[in-house]
Amino acid sequence: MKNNEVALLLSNIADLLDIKGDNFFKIRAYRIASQIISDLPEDIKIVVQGKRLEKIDGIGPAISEKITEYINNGKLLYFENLKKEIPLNLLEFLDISGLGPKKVSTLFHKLNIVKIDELKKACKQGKLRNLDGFGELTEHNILRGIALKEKTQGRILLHYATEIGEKLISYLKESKFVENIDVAGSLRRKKETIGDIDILISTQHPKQVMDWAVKYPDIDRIIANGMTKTSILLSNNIQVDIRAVEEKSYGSALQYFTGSKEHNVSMRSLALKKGFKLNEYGLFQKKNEIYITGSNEKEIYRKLNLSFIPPELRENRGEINESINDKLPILIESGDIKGDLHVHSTYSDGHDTIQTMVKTAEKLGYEYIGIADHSQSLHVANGLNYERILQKSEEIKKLNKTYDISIFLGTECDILPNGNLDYDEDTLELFDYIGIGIHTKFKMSEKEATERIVQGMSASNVMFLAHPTCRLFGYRNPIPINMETLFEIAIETKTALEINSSPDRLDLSDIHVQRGKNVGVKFIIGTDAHHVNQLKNIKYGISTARRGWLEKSNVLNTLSNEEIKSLFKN
DNA sequence: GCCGTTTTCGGCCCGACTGTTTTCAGTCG
Repeated sequence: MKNNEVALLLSNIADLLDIKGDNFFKIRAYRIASQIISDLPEDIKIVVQGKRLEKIDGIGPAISEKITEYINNGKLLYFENLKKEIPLNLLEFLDISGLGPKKVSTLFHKLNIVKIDELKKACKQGKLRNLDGFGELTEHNILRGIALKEKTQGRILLHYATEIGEKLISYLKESKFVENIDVAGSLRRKKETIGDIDILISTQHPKQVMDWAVKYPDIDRIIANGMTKTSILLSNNIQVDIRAVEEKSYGSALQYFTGSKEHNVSMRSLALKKGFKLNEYGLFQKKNEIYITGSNEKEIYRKLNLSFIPPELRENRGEINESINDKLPILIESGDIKGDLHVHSTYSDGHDTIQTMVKTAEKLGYEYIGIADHSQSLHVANGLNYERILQKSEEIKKLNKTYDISIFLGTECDILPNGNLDYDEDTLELFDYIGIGIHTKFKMSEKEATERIVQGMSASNVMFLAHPTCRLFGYRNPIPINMETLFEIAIETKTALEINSSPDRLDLSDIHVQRGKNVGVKFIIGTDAHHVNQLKNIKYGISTARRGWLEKSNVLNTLSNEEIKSLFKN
C-alpha cells in the first residue's frame, strides 16, 4: 500500500514550497492533502483506479492529477523539478528548533548551506550573524537546536509521557494559585507517540504559577517564560509547554490546546461560518466580539450545535461532520472490558504465577481471564509441550474451584514460517480458545507475510491474531502485511484482530483499527501481560481502540463470561 | 491549491513569545 508514500510526497512538496516562499494557502492545501491520504481508510491505488480522488473533500484537480501521475508512473515530474530548485536535504533543517522555512531559505540562498555539518561550521565561524534577521544569539540557538536533534530520537511513547505528565501535574498542584489543571495536546488525545507535553492551568495569578513552574526540579533549561506561556526542557530532553488562562477561558483553552491543529482549523472555520469567532479565550460573536462562552469545553461544542467530540477523535478525520449529524460512535470505555485473554504466566515466559495474575484480574473487576502462554517451538520463551499443557490445564481446573472469576486455558500459538500452526489439531483441542501470532523470522516480503498470516488464520477455531504487524517502537518495523487481505480473511474466518496494549507495540494501530472497523472486522483488546503490573496496560489498548472509533460492540472482550465462552469453538 | 445555502473570485484560524528590529518578522503550537 502506497498511502504513506504518497502522504510523504505531498508533505515534502509542502515543505519545499514553504522554503521557496510560495503562497501560504497553497502550501497548506498540500499539507491537508498529505494528512487526508495518510488517514485514508482504503488503498490509494484503488481510489486512483476508481477515479474517486477528486471526490475526497480537500483534494482538488491539481493534487489529484499529481497523485495519479505518481501512482501510475512511480514518479512525479513536478516534484523532481522542485527538488532541482530546492535541495531535498534542506527539509532536515526544519526539524531544528528555531529554524523555519524563511531562515532555511536565507541559509541556502545567501550562504549555499545544504548540510547540517556545513550549518554547524558556519554558526561556529560566526558567518550567520550578518544576515538579515539573524544575530549572534541565532547562531547560538541553532547550534543548541542541532545538539538537541542529535540527542533525542524524536517522539516519546504514550506510557512514558503519561507518567511524566502525571508527575508534573502533581508538582504544579502544590501551588495554591493553581485552580484547574489538565494535560492537553497529543497526550490528552492519547496518540501512540508524543512530541511534547502540554499542560493547561486556570489561575488568577499567572505570574506566580509560572514562577513556580520554572522551579520544577528536573529542568535542563527554560525555553520561553512569559505571563501566559512557559516552555521548559526537562533533563530527559522532553519539552513541556505550560499555559495559564483565566477561569472564564479554561474550556476554550482546553479545546484549543488539545488540538489537533487540523481539528482546530476546522472548528474555527465552522465557528466563522456560524457568525462566531473561536480562540483560546472563548467563543465570541464575530461582529461585536461579545463573549458567549468559554469556561466549559463541552459548552463550546454545544453552542456550535455539535455533539461533544472526545479528544481521541480530534484528528480531523471526519469527526466534525459526524458530530454535526449526531452520528459519532459511542466510544468503548475501560468499564466495558470484561476480561483479558492475552496473559502470560510462569508456565512460559511470564514473571508471575497464574494465581497471582488471577487475583489481580479479579481486583480489576474482570469476569474472566485467559492464560495464553507461548507454544512449544518458541524455546526462548519456554513454550509449552503437550505434557505441560495438561499440567497447566489441571492447575487451572483447581483454581477455577477457588475463584469467582473464570480462568480459561488459552494459547498464543506460533504461526511457523511455513504458515502452519505450532500445535497439531489434537493438541489445539485441549485449549478453551486459540490465539495465534508470529514471533520468529520477521524478514518477509509482503506476499510471504500475508500468506503466512492468512494460512495461520485459516486453521480451524482460531479466535484471534495477536499483535498483527509485530511492530516494536524504535526496535522493529511492522511486517509488511497487505491489510485489505488481512481484513477480508479476518471476516471470512471469524478471527478477531488484537489491539495489543503493550506500550511499545500498540498493534494494530489506530488507523488500521478504524479501517478494519469500517469493513466489519471484530477486535479484541489484550495486554500481553508478562508481569502482574502489566495488566493495567489495558488502558493503552483502549486508547488505541477509541482513536480507531471503536464502540463496545466491535470488541469481543466486552462480552460477558457466558457470551465469550459461546464464541470459543466456533 | 481548494472551496462555495452570502461567493466560480476572494477568501482561507489565530495568538504568544523571541530576537532582531526600531515597529515587526519568524517560529511555534
